[in-house]
Amino acid sequence: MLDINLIRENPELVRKALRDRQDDPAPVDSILALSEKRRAVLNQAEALKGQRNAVSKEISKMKDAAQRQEKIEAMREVGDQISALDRETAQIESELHELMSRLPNIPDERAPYGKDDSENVVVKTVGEPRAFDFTPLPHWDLGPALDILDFERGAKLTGSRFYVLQKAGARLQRALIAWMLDLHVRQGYQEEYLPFMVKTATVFGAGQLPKFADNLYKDHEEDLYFVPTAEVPLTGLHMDEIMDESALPRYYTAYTPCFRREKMSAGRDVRGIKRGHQFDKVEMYIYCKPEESEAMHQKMLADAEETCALLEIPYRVKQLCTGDLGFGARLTYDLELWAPGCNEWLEVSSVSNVGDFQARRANVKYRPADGGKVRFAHTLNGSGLGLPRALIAVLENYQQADGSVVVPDVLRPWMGGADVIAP
RNA sequence: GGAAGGAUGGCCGAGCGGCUUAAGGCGCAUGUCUUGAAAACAUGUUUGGGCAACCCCCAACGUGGGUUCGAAUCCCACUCCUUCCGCCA
Repeated sequence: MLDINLIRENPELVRKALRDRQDDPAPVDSILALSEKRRAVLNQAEALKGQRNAVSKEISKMKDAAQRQEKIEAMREVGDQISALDRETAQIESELHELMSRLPNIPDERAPYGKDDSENVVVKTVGEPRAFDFTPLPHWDLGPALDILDFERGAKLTGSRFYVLQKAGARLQRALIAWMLDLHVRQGYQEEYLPFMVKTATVFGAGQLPKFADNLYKDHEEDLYFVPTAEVPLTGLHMDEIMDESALPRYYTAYTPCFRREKMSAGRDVRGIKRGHQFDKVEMYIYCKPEESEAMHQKMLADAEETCALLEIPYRVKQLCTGDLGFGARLTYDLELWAPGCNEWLEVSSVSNVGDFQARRANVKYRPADGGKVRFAHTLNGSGLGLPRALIAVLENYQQADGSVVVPDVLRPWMGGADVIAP
């Protein structure tokens, strides 16, 4: 959510943000009009309420019954007017809120301008792709050959885009999750186990509602949403709270499955396990003061990079252009792991500075130690990392000519010491 | 799923139609006193909105409606919490 005062004071800044994101700037004008109307109606209502409060006080002190009755009649009239104005205000506010909740965040001035993901900027590339003396297989061949990945049974159980991991495949994913959580704890994050189903207000707070309802799974009977990312419950953790300044920054990490309908991505990435309706992810999340969020962003990026580096898989860092930036993000770095089998860079992490955008939605504030006015916190989120793709990268980079897969050093303690996955 | 009780400020807790934004206590902040601290005393201590304005005004006692000139207080619905029963990994 943007600050309505910012929109009123600098509407052109907001229009530009929308244009840079390849969105329509028109809602800004509707918002300005509604906001003016709201203030006009509110002023009328408040003047009448002030009058009513004063007269009610008089009535309570009046002795003369006739005079008293006269005032009561007059106030009955005023009361009706107030109700009408209150209804009008509520109507205007609900329209205003609807429009405001669909406005994306304003990109940081450092975010490069670009129309879509083709204009993202590669910031750096780390590590050399391994030289193979055989043709590396894509994971959708490698996995079934090792009998650790079963697409047919996934489809049988649920449908397309679902799969079953078996034996060392299932364990390798669990090893990655456990290793990454432990790594993030060492990096200073506090581990959380969170609900995988959340209520509407929680999803709204993180920014997925109302605009992205299409992409969410929902239990309509209970009015609960399945989390599309741990970012949602992690944002909700401090919803409607005012923290002491000394409590910031707060670092969280959590593993959750993620559920996404991916309606808009139907037809993309249909082979393999790159894009499914259910996937696992370990997430990092930080709440901090505005003035430290840039430093926190750099820390989180470094922490996500460390995850890639320790796996000893080539990766690159991209800065997202304005046209590809997520709804709530001001500035985002994507991390991509090289996958020699499917021959592409796989996005495994998105590290974003959200500014106060989610904090405004979820009402997360802090009280400055100097006794100043309460302020909205800043929030940052980043994957560390998305699971199916990290799994793909491990399998494809560590495969050998005989079809086996070497277990990366860092994961061996979680694989019962095994150094190789063989058929 | 059934039954009972409950939800008030950072915390505890009173209020049960107008004198209540809210008694009292705790905590916290500032001041007086003190060599310093403690104690004592004094003062202050919510959030959001309107406004040029921390002058003032409006709103908020779980949430949403209703009754009334006026609601923390009365009525209705809902949510959550606690306890007991049932079911269950």
